[in-house]
Amino acid sequence: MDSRIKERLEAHLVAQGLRRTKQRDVIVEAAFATDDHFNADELLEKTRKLDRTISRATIYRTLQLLVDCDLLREVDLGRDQTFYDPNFLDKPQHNHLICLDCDRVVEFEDENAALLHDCITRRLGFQPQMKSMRIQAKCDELSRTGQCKWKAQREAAMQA
Amino acid sequence: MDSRIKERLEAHLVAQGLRRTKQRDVIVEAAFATDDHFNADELLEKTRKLDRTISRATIYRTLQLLVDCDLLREVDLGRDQTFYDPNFLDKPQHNHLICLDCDRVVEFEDENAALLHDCITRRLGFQPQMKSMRIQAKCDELSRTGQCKWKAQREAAMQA
DNA sequence: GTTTCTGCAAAGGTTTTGCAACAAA
DNA sequence: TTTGTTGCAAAACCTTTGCAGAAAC
Repeated sequence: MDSRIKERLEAHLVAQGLRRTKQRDVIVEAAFATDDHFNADELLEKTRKLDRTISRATIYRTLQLLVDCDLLREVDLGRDQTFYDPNFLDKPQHNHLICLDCDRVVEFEDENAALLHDCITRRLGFQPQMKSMRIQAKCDELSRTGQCKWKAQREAAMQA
Repeated sequence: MDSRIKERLEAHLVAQGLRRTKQRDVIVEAAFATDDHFNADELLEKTRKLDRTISRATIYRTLQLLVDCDLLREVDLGRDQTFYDPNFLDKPQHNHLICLDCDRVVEFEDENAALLHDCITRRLGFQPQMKSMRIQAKCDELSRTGQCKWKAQREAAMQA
């Protein structure tokens, strides 16, 4: 895992007079093990594979902590739950494309998007802050062939 | 109110074998009375000023109906509830800028944004669908003067 | 008359919180 | 020791749903 993660967390804990606990360590371990987005429930499952005693309440409290020190960002993937994105440390300006057919989420960075963002924001009389562009789209694959392997995969996973 | 609203609703009702009721009429009246965004609770309040007997369940069911015929769109304003935007009939491609200081929401249309959207989507191998760009920003006003009249207004309203 | 719609109340799902025991500093 | 943290269970919150009566067609 990227050493900047623990460093930034540690700095935040010290600055706020908070404590390092084994639960927080384990949750961070689970959250940043892959670059996948996750919701609270998924993080609870991942975390319990490392330590079965972690409670759901601690998951929610730690998620808030990680958002506070900007290690995680809440992202709206157009579903009903809050999802968290662990990749802003590496790609601070990235955006999301979401497929309406198969729910795939593709991250992308784009210089023009960033420029345009700034430009629009200033024109409206604001100061640019976090950038967040979300594109909704449809699979080429599904439109062409009537099938999308991701959708099929996802549905297979739901069965299991 | 724009006559296209009732026309589109009527067409949808007929096409789907649904019925026109006085509740639906009143809710539409309230929803499109201004161009403000609203959540379910706010719509219930607005509606009850016209007819105190409308139930919360009917609000939710009618919101779904209006989304189905594309008179309303759900928008994510970065808060915990679902908000609805009644302005897509007039500005089908508009986007939102949200102020992190005062929660103001500014709508904007931008040709370059639309083009860039299409371009990025195709490059990633998808087909453009709904466009939705959300910019988060901070008030010039607050940064310059330490005060923002909208924030003050909002807080005054909370008190009352 | 038939079918849809409404209001009510209860249930659903996610997230937050009060509290007593526990653990870090 | 002091203060922050945890797990549990209950609560809070928004939204959906089953049902019997009412309304639209």
